[in-house]
Amino acid sequence: MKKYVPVLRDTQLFAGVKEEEISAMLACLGARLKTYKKGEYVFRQGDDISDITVLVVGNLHIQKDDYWGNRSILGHIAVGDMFGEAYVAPDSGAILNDVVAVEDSTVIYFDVNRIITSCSSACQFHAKVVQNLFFAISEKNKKLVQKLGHMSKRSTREKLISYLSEEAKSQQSSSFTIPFNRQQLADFLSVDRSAMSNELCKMRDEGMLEFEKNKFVLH
Amino acid sequence: MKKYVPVLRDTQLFAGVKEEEISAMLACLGARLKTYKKGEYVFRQGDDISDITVLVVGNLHIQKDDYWGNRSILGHIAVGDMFGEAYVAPDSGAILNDVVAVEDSTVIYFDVNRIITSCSSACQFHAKVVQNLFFAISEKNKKLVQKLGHMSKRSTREKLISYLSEEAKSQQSSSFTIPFNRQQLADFLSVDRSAMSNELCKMRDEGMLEFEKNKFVLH
DNA sequence: AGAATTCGGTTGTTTTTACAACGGAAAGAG
DNA sequence: CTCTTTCCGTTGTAAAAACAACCGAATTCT
Repeated sequence: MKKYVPVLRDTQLFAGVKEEEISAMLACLGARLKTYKKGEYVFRQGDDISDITVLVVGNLHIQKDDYWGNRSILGHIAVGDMFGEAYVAPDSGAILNDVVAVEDSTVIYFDVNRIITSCSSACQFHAKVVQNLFFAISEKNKKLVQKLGHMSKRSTREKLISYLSEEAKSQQSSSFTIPFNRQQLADFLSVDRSAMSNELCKMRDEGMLEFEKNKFVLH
Repeated sequence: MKKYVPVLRDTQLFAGVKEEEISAMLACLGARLKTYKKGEYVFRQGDDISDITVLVVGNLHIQKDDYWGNRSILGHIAVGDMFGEAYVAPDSGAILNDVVAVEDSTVIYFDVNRIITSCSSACQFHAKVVQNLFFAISEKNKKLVQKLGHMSKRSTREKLISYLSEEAKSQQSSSFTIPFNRQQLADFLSVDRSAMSNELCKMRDEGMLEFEKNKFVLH
C-alpha cells in the first residue's frame, strides 16, 4: 500500500495533502488494496458498493451491455481517477454499470462512511479530503453533462464534431490524442463503428481535420 | 425569505435540519432570493457561477441550443431541487447550459464558498448541510448516468423503452405519468418528435403499452 | 519469422430517422 | 363564444445510420 502513496498524492482526492499525511490517514480511511487482471470485472451491474475507489495502476472502462449485447462505453478511468462517488449516498441503490480492467490494474478502496464522518484528532486533514472529494464529484458531474452534450447531437458527424472540439479545447490545442481506438470511440458516442469511420474519412476529405490512429488535428 | 423556510426544510440540502436552524443559517450561507417570470433565463450558457441554487417556486428546464438551433432538454428542476453543484469546483469554468423558467419561479442562491468553508460556532449544522450537499451531488451524478443510459440506445424505440421502463421502476408502478409533453420528451431523448410519436403509436398498436397525454401504462 | 488476431477503412443493402407538411382535437385568449 | 395557438398523430420522402461483409495493414503471440 505504502508504495502507492506518491500516486495518491497526485490524485484529486488527496490534492494538497502531503505524503506522510496520506500515509497516516490510510488506516483511518479504511484503505484496502486489490489487483485485477486484464478483462476482470472490478464492479458489476447490480453490485452494492459503499466504497470509493482510486485506480493506482492500469486502466478501467465503465461500460454497459444491454439485453441484446450492445456495449456502450460510458467512460474510462485512468490512473489517479476515482470511481464510485455516484453510489455513496445512503439510498442510491445498486451500481448501474460494469467496470472492467482493460489492462492489469490495481485499485485502492476507501470506506465512504469513514471519509464523510469526521473523525478524531488523529487525522486533521480529513476536512481537506472531504472538500477534495466534493470538488471531484462536482467535476465528474460536469463531465457527464459534457458527454450528454455530445450524445444529444442527432448525427454521427455532429457527435464527432462535438466530441473532438471539446477534446481540442480541453487539451488546448487543435492537435491532440484521444484515449480511444475507433471501436471504443464508436461505443463511447453510441454509434456504429463503420459508419463513424466513414464519416470521419468524409470529414477528412472535406478538409475539416486530419488524423492518424488516435491523433487528431482540427482545421 | 423566511416564508420559504418550510420549503427548504424538505429539500435534500437541508434534510434533517429544523426550521429554526435553517432560519439561523440563512445569513451564514449567504442566501439571496430572486424571482423569474415564465420564459426568463436563470442561467445562460457561458455564465460563471459560484452559487448553488434551490428552486422554491415554479419549474425550470435545463436546456441547450446548438449552433443550428436544435434544442435539447437535459433535465428539469422541480420545487426543492438544487442546481449549480456541478460548477462549484474552483476551476470548473463556465456553465454549459441554459436554465430557463417554464413558469413563474423563485430561487434561492447560496454562496458555495460559505457552504464548504466550515464556519464558526454560529451554525453547528453546517457539517450536516455539507454532507447533504455531498449526497445530493452524488445522487444527481447517478441520474446523469441513467440518462446517459437512455441516450446511448441506438434507436428511438430502445430509448423510449429504456426511459419508460425506468420511469415505471422509479414510480414503482407500470402506470405512471411523465413530466414532459411529446416535444419535451423528444428533446429530452434527443429524437425527432414526429418519429417518436410514430414509434410510440406503433408500440401501442403492438400492445406493449398504452398512453394518454403524459400518462403511460406498460404491459 | 510465421501465424493469428486486432484494427481501421470501404462498399452496398436494408432499416431507421429526420424533415416537412397537414389536420383534427384540445386548450387558452379575448 | 369564437378565434388563435398548442399539442399530437399521420404520412410520404429524402437523408442517414446500422449492418454485414470484406480486405489490407499493423500488432501480438508463439
